[in-house]
Amino acid sequence: MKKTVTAKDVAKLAGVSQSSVSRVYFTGAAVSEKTKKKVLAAAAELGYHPNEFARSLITNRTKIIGLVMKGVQNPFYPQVLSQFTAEFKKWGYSVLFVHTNNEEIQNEDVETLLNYNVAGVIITDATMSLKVAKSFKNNEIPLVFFNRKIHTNDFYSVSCNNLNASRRIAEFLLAKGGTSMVYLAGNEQTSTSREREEGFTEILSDHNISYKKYSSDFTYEGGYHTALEIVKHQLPSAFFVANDIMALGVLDALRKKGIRVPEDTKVVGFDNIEMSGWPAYQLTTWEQPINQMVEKTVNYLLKEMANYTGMARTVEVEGSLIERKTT
Amino acid sequence: MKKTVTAKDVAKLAGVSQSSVSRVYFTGAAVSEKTKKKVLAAAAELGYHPNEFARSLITNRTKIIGLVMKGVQNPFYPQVLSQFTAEFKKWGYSVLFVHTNNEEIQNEDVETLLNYNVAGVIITDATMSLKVAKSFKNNEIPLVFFNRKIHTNDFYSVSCNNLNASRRIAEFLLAKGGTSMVYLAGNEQTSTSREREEGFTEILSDHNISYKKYSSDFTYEGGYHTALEIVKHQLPSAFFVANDIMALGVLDALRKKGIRVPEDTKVVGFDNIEMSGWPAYQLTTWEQPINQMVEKTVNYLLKEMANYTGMARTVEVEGSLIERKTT
DNA sequence: CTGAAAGCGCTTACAG
DNA sequence: CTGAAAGCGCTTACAG
Repeated sequence: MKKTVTAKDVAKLAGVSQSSVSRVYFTGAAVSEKTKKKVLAAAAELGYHPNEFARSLITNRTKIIGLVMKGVQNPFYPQVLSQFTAEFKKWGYSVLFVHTNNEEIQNEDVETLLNYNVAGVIITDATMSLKVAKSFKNNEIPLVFFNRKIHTNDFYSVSCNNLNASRRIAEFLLAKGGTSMVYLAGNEQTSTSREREEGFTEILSDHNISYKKYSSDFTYEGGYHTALEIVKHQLPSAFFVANDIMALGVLDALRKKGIRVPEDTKVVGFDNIEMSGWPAYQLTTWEQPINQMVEKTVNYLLKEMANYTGMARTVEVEGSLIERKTT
Repeated sequence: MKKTVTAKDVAKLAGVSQSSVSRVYFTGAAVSEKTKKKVLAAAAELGYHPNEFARSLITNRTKIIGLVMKGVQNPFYPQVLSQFTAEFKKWGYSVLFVHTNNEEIQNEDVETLLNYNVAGVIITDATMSLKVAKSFKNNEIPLVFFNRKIHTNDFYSVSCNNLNASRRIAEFLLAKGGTSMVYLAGNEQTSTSREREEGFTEILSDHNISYKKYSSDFTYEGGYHTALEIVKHQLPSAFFVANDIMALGVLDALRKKGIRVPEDTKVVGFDNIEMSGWPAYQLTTWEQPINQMVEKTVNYLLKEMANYTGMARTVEVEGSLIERKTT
């Protein structure tokens, strides 16, 4: 039998009421210094910790944020995870990590989030059906789509201004004198991949530059093998690759084929993950300002958790081009 | 006001008692098919989810595993995280992600774990003072040090057999005909780095091969800059680098200096992270069998959570050498 | 198999 | 500022 030390035990030892013990641990409650001292001494002696579950049960709110993530292989996401965790820690919130293997978040994961009555939810690179998203709305649990946009205007989303970023990438590549280009898509179901394509091809069309689209899956392997396929047929003057990890695969494929970058062709990625700056790659890319994106997400969630309104908005941050050696 | 749907609401609609509703959601309880049907229909209509907090309060056990992690930059750890999450999900456990920036787990994080009354704790690349570790013992919360050993025999730890692995790496390098070697340490406070050094240098000493030790910090940057420093003075016939991510830095530093691998010198890493197999690196390394390590950890935790004994053991798994192009 | 009731460890009006 | 008491949403003996 596990003997848990409760507020009652502490109260007994300290010679005060259980309510007073509770007040010591509840920020904002009124307790005298004297009582506080007695209670803390007794608590230290017994090794008391307020039970977060009992607390949550009575306040009907938790200090848990559900963070849903899929692509742990892409260094972008672990970084997002650690930044969220660090930021929420400042506010006393903990992160429940939900990992989906599937593209779409599974029912059992949704159950978990609902059962734990999480204070808020962040969806990163997974998708969520509108029906499921609505069930969070019904429970007044604020939800943010991070780095993904959603079709309807019913939810809050934070992402990079992909449209503008990819337009500027197209202009940048155009200025370098390209004549034929390739857009290498990630998972085409994602808004991320689609928007980056849209902005890029829009500018190219304006300038009558031919381009071809290939599809892959946002992974290194995908980038590598697709690039190998592509160069069998043609060598475009530049590749715009939907994210960095794929772009690294493209670079390695080109290197294997003896194709020099940036002399023979050019490559631009998206994300600015740490590895893109490594000497072996030196990838030109678009930096997503994770800090800002995290901050906007946390601020929204904090506000909604304090006072739920269900407010929806599509927030976009700009970011900037990081020019390195592949262009 | 948030209106939570409770078992009572469901009971009313279904025309049964609240206890019956409870029984439907508690696996193992006896309920008739008829009652179950009525309850599930009512629950679906109302959108009911059993409150995990109330449940935990009464059973005095949670389904939350605290996972403490520091080095999210090293791809080894995100992989560990996702494997643990996937494995525990099978058993109905969720993962509370605790990220420390500091080497040692901070007090507030310990508080969090204790407050949430987690069912078990996994410490990966962070350290934990014995005093703190004991407080988990006092609360009968099973604890595993993952990929780290602890000085005393009071705790369960799961790691690779670093001693044997590094001995075999030394022998392997010796067979390649090296005459002077370098061991590039990670954080020297870690058992991981120290053991890898010990096994490696033991064999070298036996064969009267000179070696030199340099210290770094288990990061890519650390490996890169330290290697640059090293080759200013000498070019050893081989580097044994305490983990892969540092070894990748070493390879990039050598490449920058025009030093050919494996012709001019050789490099061996440790972990076998995904990137080590990428064409740009093709690093020879020691594969840590994450699957086995995770499995042993989960099995132990599951057993202890069912029936706490406080059993301590140091478990080691073997792994194997992956020979690629850097040797 | 089912219901009424006690109780998990807290917070929070309510009096004083 | 403090204590006695109600109650959060469940599980679980206890009867029937």
